[in-house]
Amino acid sequence: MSQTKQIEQKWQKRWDEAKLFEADPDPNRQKKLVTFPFPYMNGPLHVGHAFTASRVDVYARFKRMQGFNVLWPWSWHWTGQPLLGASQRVARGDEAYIKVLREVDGVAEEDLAKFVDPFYMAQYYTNNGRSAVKRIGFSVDWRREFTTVMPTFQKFIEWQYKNLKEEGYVTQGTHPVVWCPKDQSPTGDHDRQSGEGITPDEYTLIKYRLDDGTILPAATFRPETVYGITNMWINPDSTYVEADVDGETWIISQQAAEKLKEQEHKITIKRSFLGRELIGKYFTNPITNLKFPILPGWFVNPQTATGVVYSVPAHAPYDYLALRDLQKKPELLTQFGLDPQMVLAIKPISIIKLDGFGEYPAVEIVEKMGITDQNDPKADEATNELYKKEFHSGTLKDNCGIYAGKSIREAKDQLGADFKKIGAADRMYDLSNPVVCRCMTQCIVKILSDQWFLNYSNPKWKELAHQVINQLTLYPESAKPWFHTVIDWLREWACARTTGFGTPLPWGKGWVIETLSDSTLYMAFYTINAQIKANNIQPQALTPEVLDYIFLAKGDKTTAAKTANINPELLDSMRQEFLYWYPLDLRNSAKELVPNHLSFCIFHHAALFPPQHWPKAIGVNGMLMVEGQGMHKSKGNFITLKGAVDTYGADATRCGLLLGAEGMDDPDWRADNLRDLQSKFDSLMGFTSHIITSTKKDENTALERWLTSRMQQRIKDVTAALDDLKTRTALQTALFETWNDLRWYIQRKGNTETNTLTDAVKDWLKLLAPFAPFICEELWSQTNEKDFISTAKWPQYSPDKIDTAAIEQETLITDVMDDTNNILKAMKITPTKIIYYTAAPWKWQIYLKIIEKTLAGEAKINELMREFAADPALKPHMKDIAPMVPRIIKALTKVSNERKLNMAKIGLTDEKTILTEATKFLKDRFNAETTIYSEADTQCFDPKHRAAMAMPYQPAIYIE
RNA sequence: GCGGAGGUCGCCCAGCAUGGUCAAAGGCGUAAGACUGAGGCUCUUAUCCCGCAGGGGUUCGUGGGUUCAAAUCCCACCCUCCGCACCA
Repeated sequence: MSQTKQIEQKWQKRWDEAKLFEADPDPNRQKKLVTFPFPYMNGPLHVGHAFTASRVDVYARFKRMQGFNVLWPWSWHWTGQPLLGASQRVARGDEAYIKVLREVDGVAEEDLAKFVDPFYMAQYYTNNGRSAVKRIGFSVDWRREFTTVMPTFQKFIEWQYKNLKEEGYVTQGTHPVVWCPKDQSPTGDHDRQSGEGITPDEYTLIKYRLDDGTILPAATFRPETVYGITNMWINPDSTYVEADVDGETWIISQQAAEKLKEQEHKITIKRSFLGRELIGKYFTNPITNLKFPILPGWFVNPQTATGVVYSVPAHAPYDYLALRDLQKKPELLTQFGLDPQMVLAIKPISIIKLDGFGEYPAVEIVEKMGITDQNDPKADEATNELYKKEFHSGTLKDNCGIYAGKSIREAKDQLGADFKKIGAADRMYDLSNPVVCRCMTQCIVKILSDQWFLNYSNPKWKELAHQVINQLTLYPESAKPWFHTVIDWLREWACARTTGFGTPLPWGKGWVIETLSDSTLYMAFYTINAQIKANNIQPQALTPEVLDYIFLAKGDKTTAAKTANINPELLDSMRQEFLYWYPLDLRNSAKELVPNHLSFCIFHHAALFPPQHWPKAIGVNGMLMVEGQGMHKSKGNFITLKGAVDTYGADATRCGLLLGAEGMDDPDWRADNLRDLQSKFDSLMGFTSHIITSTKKDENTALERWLTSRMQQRIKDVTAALDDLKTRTALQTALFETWNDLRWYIQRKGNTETNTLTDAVKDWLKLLAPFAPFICEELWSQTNEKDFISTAKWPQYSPDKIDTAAIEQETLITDVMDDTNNILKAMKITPTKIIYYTAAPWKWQIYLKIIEKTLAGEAKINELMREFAADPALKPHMKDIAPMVPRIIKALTKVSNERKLNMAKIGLTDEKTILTEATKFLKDRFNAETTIYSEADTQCFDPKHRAAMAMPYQPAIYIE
């Protein structure tokens, strides 16, 4: 077993034994309740889960180290159809699917055989998931774990829905869904073999009438074109039926009759016949009462809507083409008993004014694109283009009755609704493309009646939800407007369905609360579930009265306790625990959940809890990519959490994920990066161990003060980043930047034997502990510390430990090195001798003066010169000072204000001593004899007269 | 189509709210050197172009604009990714 794995197991076990992450209310400590949306258990946890949850864990560990009482609970989502569907696919012997389970999920044959039981499957993934969560080191309090089908949890959901209903947030209505006639259930995207993303389209049916009163319900997306009708199209070779529809006689395609049966129509088919029977008949437009003929149209698809189509050749390219085709074939018309002259006489009727087009846009576009006939594929393109243009910028002409002058955009809906009101129109839903269910059945649209909805349209509810968003912190803050938009955009949400796992709707027979609707408030359940389990509280004891009391302080304690036969003290204890942990301090999730789960969570908290129990913060992060691509089982790039930890170890996996991205950016999982991180941690192990075990001595040179100052800065930055859930910035600073500081110190120092270094390393481990808890525990245990680093005190930023002079000193060294390197690069030589000349004290005098003036406002050259001239000490140097002053002023514009303040505070710096002390270091670096002089030294080797160029913070350089 | 997030020096990715301290942090990759029996470990240095003295030139999706000054502000355009409902 690898060392990494040994360390992981060791500390996982010790944390467990110490019950380190079990959190109970403690009135003396501030609390943090952090959560991750429970994962759905139809498959193994993957690195995408791990990314989002790692952010929660890092935050939890950080806050725990800061002294907060942190509760991080975890649970499993079993509600819904996919789990059932997955199990059924196994039962059916779906080889492709079973292969994935075997190869991607790594399910053993004996387990696979039992997957025909959906509960077994869910339990299998739950067990695996729990083990993976433990292995990656998430600091979870497992006493509060549940699955969404547990009876106690279901009592909670029943309570939630009972209250929502009482508050008026649950309504009943009808809704069109894509429906599998075989499964007798809605077919969501995940349940589909093909046709992903297809949703029901709503057609308006214009009820044209034959003379005998029979209705020809012609389907259209553009009811406004009723004013431009010239004829009807019926496919002469398709089968139509005459049917009794809710008491009226309709003529529709055979398929349409079947579809309409599912759309709240009562249909009896009276007879069926070929479409050609209708050709040549006349019908009446119910809006204008004008009469038009029925013509043969082979492009009419009986599969689409009613199979009855009306013709608007002025604005519909297909209609114009079909008409033109007919007009070219008089002999064909005669065959149908039609008078060719009559057909030739049909002229398009223009009803839409469209800029850039004349009377007949359809005619123009057909001619412009050179479309030959109705079978030309370009006809589709022309249709799309013209429809779009007319919708966005068309207005109705004078021949459109009361709608004349209106834009299409505004008239469309109004006109459709008006027509329906007077009985001249109806509606029908259909699919734009075929949808096939996983069971291989062709789907249709069904209108579900008596459907239960969460009424997210309710303006009062929306307003409350906006308030919840306004009072909470969002990480990143830029997600806030998005939430507001989503809240405005959400409408009725069907909250129950007839199949799948879940909690039965308390009042609706046969309805089960669907999966996104039972995961909105459950964070509250965590707060009491440890007590429920510890006291073996039975589901029937969780009566509405009991839960009302615990969560809402509604009702009387003794009465509530009595209804449930539960100890009143226990009841109170649960109430207290809820009050202690709530509200939620952080919920973090992937951004894909913003438009649904997270916003629902907001709505439900708004509906049921008072403001003091509304969530305090929500974090959203990007979606994990794998090697630059979305992660999918079908793409073969699916990486399970277990697999990642097996391969790279928990710490590297966590850090690899977190270094990927923050904010709403999508992180990219790259195996190369992971391998590299893995070896980085190996190296960190050796590096740190070495320092910890070195002999120690106390030293306090500027270098130690520099290191201490630097650590303070790092502590400050990491702390601030974590408080803002900027996990990437925090980790980058903690891991790489701090490591670079330590390296610099060791190089400059030449050894690892100071207490200052050890202290810095111990702080470093603490900064890293939230990210890489296992290796940090291990290294921490190698110091003299006895306790876990997981609960060690987070380093406190102390500005008074920062020594700006020490920082400037190291900056001087690096600046000097940069300059030297620059010269060497330009000269392309290897140096044998380097001499640095530091500036004379009088130069410092003017330099500091100029800084002082700059900080005070403006450095005026005249004034400065006058002041300098007045100083007898400077008098002899006036010739040099004159050109120097503007140069210094210019150079200082490149220096930050903060640094100028420091420079002013530090004053004259003995650069000669600083550089002299670093001589050995510089000599080793450049591999050249190195000497330091001050410009003011009476005796110095200066063959090229460089010394005079020396300036404060920029010694002159001579290289041989 | 609607809504959201983005396009930065070979790659990943900081910076952009508060314009100058930005040729632009960090990581990866690459190159050289050190260490080593050896190294795919580790450490050091370099890594837009030009420059025999610490300097100069051209860069931050494209095109304009504001300004003494723009990766950063404004306008237009192009491209990529994500969500869009009964489904987790």
